Amino acid sequence: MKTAVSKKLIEKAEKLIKENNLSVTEPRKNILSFLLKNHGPFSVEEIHGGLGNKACDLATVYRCVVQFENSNLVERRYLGDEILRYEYKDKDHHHHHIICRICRSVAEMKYCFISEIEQMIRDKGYSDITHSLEFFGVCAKCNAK
Amino acid sequence: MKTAVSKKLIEKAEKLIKENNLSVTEPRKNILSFLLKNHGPFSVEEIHGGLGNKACDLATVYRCVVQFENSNLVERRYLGDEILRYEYKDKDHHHHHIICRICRSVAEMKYCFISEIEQMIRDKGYSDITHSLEFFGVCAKCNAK
DNA sequence: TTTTTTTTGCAATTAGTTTGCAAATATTAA
DNA sequence: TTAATATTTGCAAACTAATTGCAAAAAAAA
Repeated sequence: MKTAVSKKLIEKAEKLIKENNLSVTEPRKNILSFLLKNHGPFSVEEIHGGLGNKACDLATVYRCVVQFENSNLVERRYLGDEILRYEYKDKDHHHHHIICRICRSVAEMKYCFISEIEQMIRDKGYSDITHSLEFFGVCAKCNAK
Repeated sequence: MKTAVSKKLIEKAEKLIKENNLSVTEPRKNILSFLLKNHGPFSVEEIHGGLGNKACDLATVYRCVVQFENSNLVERRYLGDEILRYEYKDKDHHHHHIICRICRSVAEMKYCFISEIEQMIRDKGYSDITHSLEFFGVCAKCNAK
């Protein structure tokens, strides 16, 4: 899960941070590089651990992921426990996850139609499949304001 | 959101509790009755508040919803914040929710195919629609054990 | 460079949830 | 029904993820 981050990735991270009008700081570069390198989704704790010797304060990680989320650089995921997780949001790679209820392993799931998907998941050896699907948007009332 | 619970509902709750081999206690009857009466999903805090003069300890509500979830009587929902919510799981009424990113109002959503759904949500006046879809299951490795 | 603005680290705080334990309640056996 | 056993509850304390205030450090603007 954890590997050294190449110069290229750090430059890409820097570019993305700049494009979103955030000031380019060491923690932000390191956190975003980590998320570019590793697929996730990761908890704040896991991101922090993954930074290794480049680790910043945990509070800084919390603040950064929120900023990245507001800038649409990362997505927040809810995987069925009370821990929020984050992953880099690649516009060309819309996908979901399959989470084991027992070992909590996370597998990637490329397709997006529910019944077909559940069959595919079944084919991968999962049983007792359920899903959670929620929509988010800005409601008419809030749009009117 | 909060209304008195009829005798009929309490009896239904009692029946469901018995069927799932849980002992029938006042808090369990009241909590399940509340969830039968009100659609939800509700946070533990909201359930507790909704019990009114029949309120039990908050810790008891936490314990009960977990037991109900294990018995498949209620479903846990993740609505984009860090608060877990629960609703009665009616087998004949599979549905999802539309949550406003701003006011956090929750509307019900009966259909279940993503692109069609997003159009319907748009028709209801929502904008900036996104969704979160996660699957849960028991993975092959865990099944083998 | 110097000034201004933003961000970081640290420590303390908050809020949701969980847990240990004695007392109360429900179930089972007699 | 009553007595014995098992389960659940309420309360308080503990835990954990996440947030916040503030002075020091770093980044951006002048």
